[in-house]
Amino acid sequence: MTLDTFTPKRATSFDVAKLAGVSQPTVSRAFSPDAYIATETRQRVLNAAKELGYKPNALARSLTQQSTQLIGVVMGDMTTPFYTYVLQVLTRRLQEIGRQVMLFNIPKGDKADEAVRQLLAFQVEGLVLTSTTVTAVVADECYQRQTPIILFNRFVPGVRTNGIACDNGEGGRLVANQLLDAGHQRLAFIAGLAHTRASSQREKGFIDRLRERGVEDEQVQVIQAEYTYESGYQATVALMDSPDPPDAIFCANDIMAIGAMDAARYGFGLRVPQDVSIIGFDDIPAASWPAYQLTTVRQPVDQMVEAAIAQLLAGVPADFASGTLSLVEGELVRRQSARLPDEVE
Amino acid sequence: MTLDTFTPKRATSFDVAKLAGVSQPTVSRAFSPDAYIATETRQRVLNAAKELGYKPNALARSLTQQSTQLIGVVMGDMTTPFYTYVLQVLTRRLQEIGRQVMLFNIPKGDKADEAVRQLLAFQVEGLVLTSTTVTAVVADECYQRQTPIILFNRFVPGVRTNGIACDNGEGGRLVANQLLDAGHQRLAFIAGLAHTRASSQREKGFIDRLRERGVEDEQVQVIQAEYTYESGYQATVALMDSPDPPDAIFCANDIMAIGAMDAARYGFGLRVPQDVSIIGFDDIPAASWPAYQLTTVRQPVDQMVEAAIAQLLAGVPADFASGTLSLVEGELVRRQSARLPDEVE
DNA sequence: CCGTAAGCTGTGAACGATAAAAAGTGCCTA
DNA sequence: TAGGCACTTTTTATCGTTCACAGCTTACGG
Repeated sequence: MTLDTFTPKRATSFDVAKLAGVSQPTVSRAFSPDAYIATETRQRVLNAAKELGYKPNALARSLTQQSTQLIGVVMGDMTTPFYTYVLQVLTRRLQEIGRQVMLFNIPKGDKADEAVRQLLAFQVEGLVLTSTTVTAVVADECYQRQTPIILFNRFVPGVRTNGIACDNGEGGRLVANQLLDAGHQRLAFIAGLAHTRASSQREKGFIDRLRERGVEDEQVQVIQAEYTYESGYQATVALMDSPDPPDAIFCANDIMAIGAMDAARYGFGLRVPQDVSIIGFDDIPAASWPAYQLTTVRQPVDQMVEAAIAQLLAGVPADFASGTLSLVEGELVRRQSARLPDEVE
Repeated sequence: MTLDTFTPKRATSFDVAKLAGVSQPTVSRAFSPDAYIATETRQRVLNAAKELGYKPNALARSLTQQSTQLIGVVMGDMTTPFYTYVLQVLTRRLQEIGRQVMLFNIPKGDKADEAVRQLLAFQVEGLVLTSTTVTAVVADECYQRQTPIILFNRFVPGVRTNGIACDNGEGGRLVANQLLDAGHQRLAFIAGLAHTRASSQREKGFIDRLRERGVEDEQVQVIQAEYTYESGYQATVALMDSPDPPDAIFCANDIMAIGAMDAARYGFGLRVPQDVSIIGFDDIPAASWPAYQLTTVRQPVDQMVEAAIAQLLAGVPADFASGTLSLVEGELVRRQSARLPDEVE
């Protein structure tokens, strides 16, 4: 079939109805799988539809059905490998359950408020925010419309949003154990963005466990960075230039850990892990590259996405007062960037 | 204001109209910036709207205005750093010009047909596909609805889709010149996915220039891989295990080049670039990490995105027969992974 | 031969907005 | 005092669907 006649307007169900010699709602029925319609009629309608290149208008359908199947996703940072992977898994899973994704990307550090408002206007049926948060005002707007809003890898207590996160505190404790078991004495933590809960929880778990096991405060340095390769590199330079450089560094994420390894090796000629052990968090693809072989705490992204989707589908309870945080356990992946306990013996 | 009364249905313009004591279209006017409405009335309406938590329904608006401001984006691979960056830049730019992004992610190697159909149902006003293509049938469906469809970094001649790409052939030639100028004799090319035009154009430009400058065919090896770190690593192992291993490798993208460097260094104890030069394509963030310092052909993503958006906005000409490919020039970024001409002297 | 229950299909009213046309205001001029 | 104009608002129609309901066939039992 050729497109000989130029169609200025796209075909609607009326056009199809006329061509098939039926009423317009019958066209609608032909496209709904379990509608009361004779197979012969349906076939005739579908043929007519094909001839005209007709496709039901999902917007109009959403309007009458009062359901859009749209999910809004707002990403703060999306070039970080970890979040890239999250976006991919999340998008795929949502597609599998018949949802469409509307994506927003906002500048680093910004609140998602404006993006969320725009998405609400499109009648999204749920929101997932990664590496960003919203103000209580916008969270309340979502609540009023009964639109669930889920913070992925974040959590803000007292606001009407649910959170999904890895058990960051436990992750920090695992790392502390690993480093102490390997006999490290002078430790450092490179923190991610200052205000993020994930970073401070990792730090807290790490430090708490160190203290529990008798490490003195002066044996531990903490330095602020911002989750990027460059900031990890810089922070490590600063640590190594300090009067008492550490022999083990725990970084709040893998990208910083990789920056740290490069700084140690290429900036100071150090060997990893012989001279300094480095541990990250996330387990991004580059962590397993031979150049790095990074020991890290793996975040179970698939499980976290599953949990997020479950919360989306669960909807918002009518008496939703303040959100809850669901934790998923991480796992310490031992590669070559940190000394193992037996190597110290 | 507290949410004392539980509202089962979200407020519509009727509710706001009633509360403000005006007619329903007046509410609509209050929300359109340049409508004929008394400032006092607008204020009253906006107050009422705020009280009810009213937001105009973008779906209903799209229906009457016959314009949705939606752009569909379909990504084949989105974990590759290059495409991640493309997605980020594209998303941001579209937001800046008031468009919304509907995102689809499809399994590697699949055609985007089904995704495009679903997006068309949502009345998207344009489509951008990266690392995937569509069949001619679906391209024609888009054409019939006058929906522009743009292949980013791909091109299929004879199908009604426009393409945007880096001048891959020229990129290949730049690399050939660089390697020959540095005195390399035994060359290799690690190809990306077999059927992709980008990879074969890079290969063609590379090989053509080598021949032009008198390199014999037996001096050049070509090996197939699939754009991933692992495949680049494997391909390099194969090359180095061959009877006549190359002293310079050009990889169809950066991730493979990084895999190649790791293979050369950690698999064979070779020094880069003293023992082997390695050049990539894309210029992803990791290319500039100290561990790699990869010489590569930078794809000008910002320009490419700009070109894609220009094509989206230009719309589809009524007599669109077969698409055109717009080329953007890449740039050779010289870092440390390939010998420089003067080093050979 | 008619009532009745299936089995389909058509009619009219939503859905929530915008666009165009019609209708009030108030004020000024002839 | 009527007519006209500038503003502003209401009325009516429309976008492309789906839903509830009414209505038309046909087949079958009584």
